[in-house]
This record gives sequence, C-alpha cells and structure tokens, in this order.
Amino acid sequence: MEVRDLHPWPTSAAEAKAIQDGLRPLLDLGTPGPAEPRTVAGLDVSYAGDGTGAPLAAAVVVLDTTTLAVLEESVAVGRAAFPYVPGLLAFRELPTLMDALRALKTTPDLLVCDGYGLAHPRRFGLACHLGVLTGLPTIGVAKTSFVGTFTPPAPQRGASSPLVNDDEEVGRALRTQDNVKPVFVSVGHRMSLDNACRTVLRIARHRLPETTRRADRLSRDALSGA
DNA sequence: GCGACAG
DNA sequence: ATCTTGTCGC
Repeated sequence: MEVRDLHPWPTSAAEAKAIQDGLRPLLDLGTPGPAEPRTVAGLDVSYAGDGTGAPLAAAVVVLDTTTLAVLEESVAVGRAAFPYVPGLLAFRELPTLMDALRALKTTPDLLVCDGYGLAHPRRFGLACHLGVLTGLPTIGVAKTSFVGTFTPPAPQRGASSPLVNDDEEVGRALRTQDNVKPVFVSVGHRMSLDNACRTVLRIARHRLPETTRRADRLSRDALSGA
C-alpha cells in the first residue's frame, strides 16, 4: 500500500515532542469510521535488545473481519530508531512499521495498533501517528494503562468504563472476555471511540484482538528466524 | 522534589 | 519490550 513519506527524524526528545504537536492538527477525529470494515490489520513489534539501534521486527497481519482468516502478512526487520521514552514510543518503531506497511499489497480498512492513540500525554500516541502517515482509520489497543484514570468495568465481556484524563474521555477500559482484565482502547484517526470498541469486540476471541495476537507471533518468529 | 510511565 | 518455572483452569 501507499504510505506518506516519513518526516525528518528527531534527534532529541524535545524535537520528537515538537513533531507530535505539529502533526496533531492533521488528525481527523470527527468521522465515525467504517461501520463494517471488511479487512482489519494488526501491527506489533518485537525487540532483541534495548536502547537505540536494538534489532527489531515489525509485523502487519491483515484479517477478514468476519471470518478472522489471514488475508496477508508482512514483516520487516530493522533497528530501534529512538530510545524508549514513555510518550515517544512511536519514534522507536515507526520506520520499520512503515516498511512493513509499504510492502503490503492490499490496503486494510482499519489499523489496530499495539499501544495508544489519544490516550497520550499530548494526545498523539502511536495510533494517531500511524493514522496521519497512512491516512487510514486507526485505533490503539493497549494491555496496561498509561494516562488517565478509570473505574473497573463490570466483569462481563463487552462492559466498559471511560478512561479519563484532564476531564476528557481519552479512551475506554474494555472487557473483551468474562472475568478477564480489560484492555485499553483509544482512537487514533478517522474512527469514533464507540466504533473502535465495537470493532475490538468483534475481533477479540481472547483478551487481545486476533489482529494483535497474530502480529505479535509473526514479529516474534521473524526475530527468532522461523 | 519524587514516583509513575504504552512497548 | 525482554529475562524466566511451574501451575491453575477452560
């Protein structure tokens, strides 16, 4: 698929934050997004070490939303492009993730990212960044909380409670299975929070969406050479 | 100032 | 993210 060119790369945390602030106005947060996406892509990254330059593998797996069958897979290997700094995760993984996306023959209807979208200190997490660079609807699904507070949702699958930060609902704690810890869903680009949660429930057979599980396994295998 | 902090 | 054993439960 076609993706936008990468912007100049930051060499400091201050520059990275400035880039996030500059790109944030490009976000489309007013459209509900596809009600019936036919294809959904999951993205994830595995690492071999720490710090800048650590070897990593970025994977993208495209699934049929209805059957959850794998339609296409793409993996790219590279190096961490930035140190890990909470709030600047995108700068670590973006170049290799973009390589994997560029190699895709099909263009997914939605991108499900491992991490956050608007539930971010500057409202511009990895899912937002990937949304601006690809132009596609994106959402973020994270395993742990980062910003905001929430009250535990009811124990039933489908229950949710708002993730609040600065008096804003920046995401939702969503129970994807009965009696299982909730995941944290937030919007990235061209998608409403309601639609994001509804879609996550449709593709989740376990705690994490199938998209994320498939991408996690693919990136891990690519790093181990198998 | 101190701790917490997506992956 | 990654380093790691056994164990409880569907």
